Amino acid sequence: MICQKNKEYGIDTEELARFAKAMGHPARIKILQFLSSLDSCFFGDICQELPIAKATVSQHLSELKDAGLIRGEIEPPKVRYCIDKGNWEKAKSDFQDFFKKLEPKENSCLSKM
Amino acid sequence: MICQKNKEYGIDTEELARFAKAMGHPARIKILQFLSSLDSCFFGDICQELPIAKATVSQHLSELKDAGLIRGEIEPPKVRYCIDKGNWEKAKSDFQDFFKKLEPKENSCLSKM
DNA sequence: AATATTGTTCGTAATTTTGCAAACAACTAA
DNA sequence: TTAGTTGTTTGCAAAATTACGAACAATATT
Repeated sequence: MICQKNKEYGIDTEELARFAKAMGHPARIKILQFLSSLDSCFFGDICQELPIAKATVSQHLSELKDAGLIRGEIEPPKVRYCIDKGNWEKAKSDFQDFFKKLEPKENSCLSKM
Repeated sequence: MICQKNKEYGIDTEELARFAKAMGHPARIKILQFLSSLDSCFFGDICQELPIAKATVSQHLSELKDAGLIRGEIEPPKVRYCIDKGNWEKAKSDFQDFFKKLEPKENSCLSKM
């Protein structure tokens, strides 16, 4: 059996994977749920919602920022965070398109092996 | 500043994170896209679509199976894979609910820091 | 100036992820 | 029986992830 090695994944596939990866941890889901239920809030408010140390929360926020899903703004001595609505809409439609494709019918494989 | 440590994330949050994590790699997105465009196919067909070794493809398929998104069935000497439609629908509605919450309006944070 | 608050960064450790080649198992064909 | 096909598993290495406490920077307060 031969696997081709000269193919890339494509920009859309990579973008969706990037969003999904950013969402791939319960703390980050919780952060996004919390932020999307508010207009914005401070780091301390987010930290209180999570069962992990502030250093770790800060790391998760950085990952969400790197993925483009949130923004942060310094308001001394605090830091305000909010959803990045442009990219949020992009992620939303990426996931919608991804799931739109399949019509629900019977599974072709019966067992789960 | 104090972070509470006695909180769990909740079953729904963990489930969404689990689906997202499974989708958090371009190879796995590609596999899911490929499988959702077909009724089912064999391991070799999937492998041809990806720029990585068959051992690695097999690993990614295992992760998708563990997350519940796909199924596999032995049809000697091949293995047939397909989307697990029940869990696919569950994932679909989990993501829909997740993104439904936010109304697109202006960002409360202007800069990205 | 000294102290308190807020949040990030650093240093470190444990675990997980990603990837491949080689070995392997299971079945088919010659 | 021997050889070929198909896909998984194993063993290994490199890199990324997750987590924490301590140190730090920046601002505000006393």
